Amino acid sequence: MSRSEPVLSIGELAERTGLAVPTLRMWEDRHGFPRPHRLPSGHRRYSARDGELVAQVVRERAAGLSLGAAIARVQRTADHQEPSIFAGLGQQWPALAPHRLSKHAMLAISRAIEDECCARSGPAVLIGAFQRERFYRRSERRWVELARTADGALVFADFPRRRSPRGRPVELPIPPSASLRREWAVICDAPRSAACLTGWELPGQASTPDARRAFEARWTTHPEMVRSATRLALDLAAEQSPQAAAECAAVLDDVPTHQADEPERTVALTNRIVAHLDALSHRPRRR
Amino acid sequence: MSRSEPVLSIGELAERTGLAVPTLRMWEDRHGFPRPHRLPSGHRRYSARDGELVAQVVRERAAGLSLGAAIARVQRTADHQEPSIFAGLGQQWPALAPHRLSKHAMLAISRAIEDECCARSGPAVLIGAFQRERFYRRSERRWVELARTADGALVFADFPRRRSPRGRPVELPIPPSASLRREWAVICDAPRSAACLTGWELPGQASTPDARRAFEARWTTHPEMVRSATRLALDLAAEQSPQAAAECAAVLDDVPTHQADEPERTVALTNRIVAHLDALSHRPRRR
DNA sequence: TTGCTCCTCACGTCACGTGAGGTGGC
DNA sequence: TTGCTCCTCACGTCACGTGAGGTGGC
Repeated sequence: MSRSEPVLSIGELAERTGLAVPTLRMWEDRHGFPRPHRLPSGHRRYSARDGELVAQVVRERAAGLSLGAAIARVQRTADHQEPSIFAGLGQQWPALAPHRLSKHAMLAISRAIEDECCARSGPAVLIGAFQRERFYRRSERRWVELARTADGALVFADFPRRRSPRGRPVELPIPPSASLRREWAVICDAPRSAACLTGWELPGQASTPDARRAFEARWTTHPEMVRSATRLALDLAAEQSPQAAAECAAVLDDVPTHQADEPERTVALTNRIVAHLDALSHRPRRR
Repeated sequence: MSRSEPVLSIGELAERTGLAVPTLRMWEDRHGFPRPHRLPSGHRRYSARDGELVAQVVRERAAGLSLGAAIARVQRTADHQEPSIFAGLGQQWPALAPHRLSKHAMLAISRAIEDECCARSGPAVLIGAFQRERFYRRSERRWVELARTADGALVFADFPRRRSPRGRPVELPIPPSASLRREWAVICDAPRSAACLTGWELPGQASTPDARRAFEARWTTHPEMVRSATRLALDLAAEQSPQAAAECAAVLDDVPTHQADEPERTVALTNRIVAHLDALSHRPRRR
């Protein structure tokens, strides 16, 4: 997990987390968290990661934990947080259970999220993780289309080098040892179109035919959960391209997450998923 | 999960849970929990299960939950608690992770717990779950020996009928549909000798040779966790024999759980396990 | 200069537990 | 009769947040 630069003032952190400025000072006084860098003048400066951890504490408190217990728990899990969107999402939202999905189901949900993202309006950040470059190349036309209207688009895969083609998704190589290399992710963080799917292939399927490979996955349309996935992905992106990650992070300030998730939106997404599954079952294709 | 009879006065419940009497009244006033039966005079009467749930709330509070959140969580999980020692233990103690163990390891740990139990002094409750009667018959001599010095000894298996042979473990049949039928359990609840092992066979091993069957198991020497296992088992026992369960429950009042778990005790148990594993690897035997 | 941030001191509210005080049933 | 239980009312403590009030840096 990257340690992002301390750039946020206490007022900016307060706005991002929904807390009052004196409350953040009080947490620091009484619990030593969050502990910001200090300018020579004494002014506090927080990192984006501090913001994620504070948001995590807010969630734990909403679940009924005392402030001290919430901070202790978040700091404990943050210490050994895996550099994985799938795993990190599970740590931050225990209620978001993993499901076993076929490759067909993964494809159908991915396409459905992309469709919804196309149909959206307003600011958007779009992130994909493709394991292999060739998987991305097969979907590239779609993604270029999506990136045209998004304010930030990033794609992870085993690219040979980093590229930032104008008007197209930024291509970020994944180090060979990174666990992100095993992950499949599609994240659309946009107002009223938020959705994400993350998962990884279950191990021990070397001899399984491609079409029947099984994945363990989490997916959701809950705006706050999607935001967590986005932040986790941007943390990973910052290791390759701090600038691209920062640009996307700036967009997020304009995408609210506090609105309630709308059931009819999930129904619409489900309908798209069903349609894609139906199509796939008639003419199977490889990702 | 059985609904045991409401027999405890508020003073008895307070002693069992370590709470003050006015605190229990306060919980009921402000949160509607625990809600006891009432005698015509108005006096409260609680069930043993109420005691378990209150103890569970105490644990959640120790983990940092507010009283209201702790009660809500315990009531939610209690509603769909599985009639299984293994599963119930996992619900009540999330930190007690399951491990995948070979049948050899299960046997070695079981034998080690039985050894420790033999070496103990003071009051003891002893419980076994054997899946098949023939597994129990193979160990019966050991268990009769153990039961001689224990104050309560119960054994679950697919017995044709319930028996209470004098000076021997009470034999409790498991209904064919019960999930307990798949479980393996050895519980020794005694001062300074507390230990338990519970597990079940992983499904889909019909074609696996007996010696290589794999189990998913939890085991511990933590006195409070062992007590939870005992209570879960006694709840299940009460369905077959309320009297035997009540007699064992009465013994537990004399077995303290508040003492710290002693590391050297776990080391001693581990040494026994290693010795048994070593012996098993030289002359494999069936349970 | 404006708005932000620094700090300290203090208060307000709420959750939670306990204690007093008088009563009737086990 | 003794100890337990009933109930109500009230208080005490602690966790947590907020507000005032005066200051200096962005």
